[in-house]
Amino acid sequence: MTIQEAAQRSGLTAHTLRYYERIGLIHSVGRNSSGHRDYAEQDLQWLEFLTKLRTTGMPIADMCRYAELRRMGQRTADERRRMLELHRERVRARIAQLSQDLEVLDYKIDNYRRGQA
Amino acid sequence: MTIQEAAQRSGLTAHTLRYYERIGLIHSVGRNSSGHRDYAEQDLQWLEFLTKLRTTGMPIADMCRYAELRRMGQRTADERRRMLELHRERVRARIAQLSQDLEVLDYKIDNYRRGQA
DNA sequence: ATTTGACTTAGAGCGCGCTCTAAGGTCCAA
DNA sequence: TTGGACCTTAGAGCGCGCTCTAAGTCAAAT
Repeated sequence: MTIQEAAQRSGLTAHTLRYYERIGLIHSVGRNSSGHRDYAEQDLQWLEFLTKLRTTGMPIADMCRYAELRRMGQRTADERRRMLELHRERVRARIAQLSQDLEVLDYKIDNYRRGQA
Repeated sequence: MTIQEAAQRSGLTAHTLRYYERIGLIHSVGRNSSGHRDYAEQDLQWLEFLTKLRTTGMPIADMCRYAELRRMGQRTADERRRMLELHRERVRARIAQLSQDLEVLDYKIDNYRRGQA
């Protein structure tokens, strides 16, 4: 799969895919006979997961660390799990905070509707 | 109230408070006889609301627009309400997305616990 | 054979939201 | 009255996460 196809399917740009590879987020993407990147299904799955980490607010540096641990194999499974658990807590906290702020928005909008803003 | 007190109470830094004033997010903060800022309770309430808009992801430019409309008085109330309603929709969508991504995290962590990651 | 266009790498540049610096003025305690 | 910790403004700088450019390679179409 070409970089353009991978971009389309992942929702990232070709620029971003090259950037992710450069910083070590994606490792060992295959090259064809002309030296062009040739993405495999596995790469797409990994990108999809990376994208979830990103959209849930994990910093790139942490994602790099996770990717590095992953490359080190099964013996780093516990550390990776702990990273995800910690991240999950942050996501939960973020959702809780947003939900709370949403109530303030509701209240504010309600006041506007009553003409008291 | 001095800028340091306002910083402490708002959770922002003095640098940020000055920056917010410079870009028009906060308007007409009082000055004492030496030219130092003197924040009022009202300013703090406004800052608290601004902070909610920020933490829920409203871009600074939009906040400036909202602040500008507010300064224009009651006749802009409808437009301000619409801004908040639009923003609320984005916050709801964000919460929904995060909740969905959270499930993927749960699944992934579960796999680690089963030793199949 | 040449043009077109997508690819490659290395590295520069950008937009956002601060964050800090420089140069100077003010306040207050010793 | 002097030192040090505040404050002021204007403007430069920074960290993050991309995003784009430059210079060159390669394959396919004309």
